[in-house]
Order: sequence, then C-alpha cells, then structure tokens
Amino acid sequence: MEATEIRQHFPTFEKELVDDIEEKSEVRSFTAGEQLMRTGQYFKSTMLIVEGLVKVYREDDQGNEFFMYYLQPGQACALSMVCAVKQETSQIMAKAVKDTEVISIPLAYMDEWMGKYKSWYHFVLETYRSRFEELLVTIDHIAFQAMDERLEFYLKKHVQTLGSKIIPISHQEIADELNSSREVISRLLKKMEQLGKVKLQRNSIEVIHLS
Amino acid sequence: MEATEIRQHFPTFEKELVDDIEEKSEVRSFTAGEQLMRTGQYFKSTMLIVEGLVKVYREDDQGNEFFMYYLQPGQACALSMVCAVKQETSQIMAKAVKDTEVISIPLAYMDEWMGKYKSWYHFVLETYRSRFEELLVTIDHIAFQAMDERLEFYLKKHVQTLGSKIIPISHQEIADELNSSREVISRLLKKMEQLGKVKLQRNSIEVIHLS
DNA sequence: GGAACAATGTGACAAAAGTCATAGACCAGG
DNA sequence: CCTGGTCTATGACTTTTGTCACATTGTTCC
Repeated sequence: MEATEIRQHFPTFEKELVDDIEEKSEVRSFTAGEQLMRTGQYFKSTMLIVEGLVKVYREDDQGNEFFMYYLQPGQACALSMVCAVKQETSQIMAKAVKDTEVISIPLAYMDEWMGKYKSWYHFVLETYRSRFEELLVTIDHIAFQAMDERLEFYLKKHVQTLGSKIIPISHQEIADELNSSREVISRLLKKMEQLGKVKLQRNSIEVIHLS
Repeated sequence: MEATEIRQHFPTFEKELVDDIEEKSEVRSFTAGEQLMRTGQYFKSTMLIVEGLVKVYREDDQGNEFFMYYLQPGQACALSMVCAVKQETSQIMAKAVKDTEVISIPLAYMDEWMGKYKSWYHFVLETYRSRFEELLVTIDHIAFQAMDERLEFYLKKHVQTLGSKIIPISHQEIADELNSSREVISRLLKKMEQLGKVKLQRNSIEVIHLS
C-alpha cells in the first residue's frame, strides 16, 4: 500500500505510523458480495477500510441477520480489534457491498503501536467509541421506534452512505435487515410512495424527500 | 484506597499499577438510588467499581429509559473511558442500585497507563469488548425476541446479578426498563405465576424456576 | 413469444402488544 | 381505623405487525 494512499484515508496518522503501516501491512481485496468476516471466526489481524463499502451484520443462533452499520474508507472494524486482542470470536458478519480494499494489520503491530503512536491510540479508541455509539442508536431505534420510522431511517442512512438517491435493493432484503416481513415493508413503502416520499421501481427505491 | 482492596477486585493489575492507583485515584461513594452519571455529562475521569452495584441505562430524547446492563465490582464503565478520551458526552445514565464505591481515575493517568502497564491496557480493551458484547446481546433480544422471552431473561439476569431469588421491583419499573407497559408485564407475570415459574408479591417477585 | 422465475401488490385474517377504564388490594400516616 | 396513595388485576378494545393465499407484473433466457 502506498503511503500517499494511506495518508489520504487516514489523515491523522503521523508519518512514522504511515511508514510502519506501509511496511508491515498487507492489502486484501474483496469483490462485491464477498464476506470479510464470518460468524465464529478468529481474528489474527485487524482491518482498515481503504476503498469500497462494507456492511456489518449481527447474526443470532437461528441465522437471523440484523443490519448494524456500514464501514467506509477511513474506518476500521472495532470488533476485529477488540477480538484480536483477546483472541475471541464474535457473532458478527461483514460483507462487501462494493468491491473493497482493506489494509490488514497483524495483531502484534496493532498492540505495539498503541504505545508507540499517539495517533494510532486515538484512532483505535475513536473507532470503539463511534461503533459503540452506533450500536446505541441502533438500540434506540429498535426499542423506541415503530417500523415506519425505522424504515425511513434505514433509507436515509443508505442514501447518505451510498451517496445516491437510488437504493438498489429489494423489499425482501430490507425486511430481512430490519427483521420484519416483506409484506409489511411493501405496504409501508407503498404508503410512503403515496405521500411522495419515495418512488418505487423493481429492485430499487428512489428517495424523493424524507422528513 | 488501600492496595489490598484494589488487588482483591482487580487481581490482574500489576504491583506498580496498583501503587499508582492507590496514589493517584480518589474514592467516591454513592448511596443506593443516586446517579453516577447523567445524560449529556462530560467526563473528567473514569470509574472502576469496587463495591456495590450499578445499573446502566440508555436514555433517548423523550426521556425513555432503557436498561442495558449491570456493572459489578471489578468492572468499569466503558463509556466513561471512551468518552473521556475524546471529551465527548453520551446519552447514558448510571444509577447505584446498592450503596456503591468507585475508584475515580483522572483522565490523564488513564491515558498514560495505557502505554505503561500491560495489565491496564488489557483491562481497558477487555472492558470495551465485554460491554460491546453485552450490547449485541441486548440487540438480539429486542430485535428477535417477544416480550415474554425478554421478561424471563430480564428476571434471570437480575437473579444472577443480585444473587437472590427475590427481586425487589414493581411491574411498572420493569415495564419502563423493557420499554413496555405495566399491564403487559402484569399479564405476562401472572401467566408465569400460573406456570409456577415465579411467585408474585407486592413490590417484589420471587423467582422459582426459569427455563 | 412463451416458460420460468423473481419481485411486488393486496385482501383477509391472526397474534402480540399497547391503551383505556375500572376495581380491588395493600400500605403508611394521621 | 379511616384515608389517600401506590400497586396490581382484568376485561374490552385498538393498533401494529406478522402470516397466508393468491394475483400481477417484470425479467431472463431459450
């Protein structure tokens, strides 16, 4: 990985850290749809997203999957960090939405750099903090909000993250990720269309205006 | 705080760290019912629980509160750590259930020790990890389980944490913490009583046998 | 074009949870 | 031992969500 590219996505990193990353890390690529991480897997490295987009899910024993948050360039997977240190597994699944490039950093360096580079230390803690906050927001939504509000939030988030008003997704997929059923989502979307909030096409939803 | 007491609750801490804590930290006491942390508050220190029991809630804008997890002696508040570093606030509320004693560690040392003491570094990361996992379990429950299962889990957790089969709590309080309504909780509890799972008294629930 | 399949639309119904109204049970303080 | 307040019980009803059945509409591929 070239230093300039690293610096571009991780501008807070000091020069020596960037050099260290350049030297000791490994770049890995995933094509859209591929899994970066599977339930029950052990981590030997932590991953920083350089390019692309990753969707992180929670999976329960019965195979229900539940959308938690996106990872974008400049971000890292908090769980891979946290599990790496303790050599534990986690019920997390991550999937590349677009073709994705990550920097894979061996566990040993991740530890070493915590003491060596202030910017790395802050990056790691900030990663924990922000993912923690995301989870809290997620909890708020499931706990306090009705399906229609959650659906609107879901669409909003996707528009934001994809940088496009058109979300290429089926009703069934949304239902799975919100842990609901296709019919319910279809009904709510139809209602939203009648209110002029979205425009429905086959396999995609165009967001017009959300409150 | 005496070194022996610190070592008792935090056995992994190395000697020098315990000495540092003894010297630089401050003990704070809270009586049952008192708040350790309020929504929107800034942290200037992080807190390790030495004695007692603390309940941690999530609060949303409208004042709904939602029970997340307990903190027991030997544990620390992940959020106070994470927010301390970035000097940010969080929508978290913590309340002492029993009379509680905490070690309050100024932000500056918390940072310094991360590089200095391996045991502190691991303690902090382990705190993040375990709280993160707790949140994931919480999400599983809200997302995938019906009220009756969540109620059983709630009771089970309380029995475990309180170390007593008798939980001193009203139906209304449970309803608030599970974000439901009193009638629903009363009905479910009644059903559980008929199944011989619990015994209901005024202001307390005796757990007989949970699946 | 037509078969096969995936995605969506829709009505009818069931189940779970929330709301409302009301009543009884229990408790503490005067 | 009354009284006001809190806690619990319960029936009736509404709303939301989930489920089932089936129709319709696109899409793909021969």
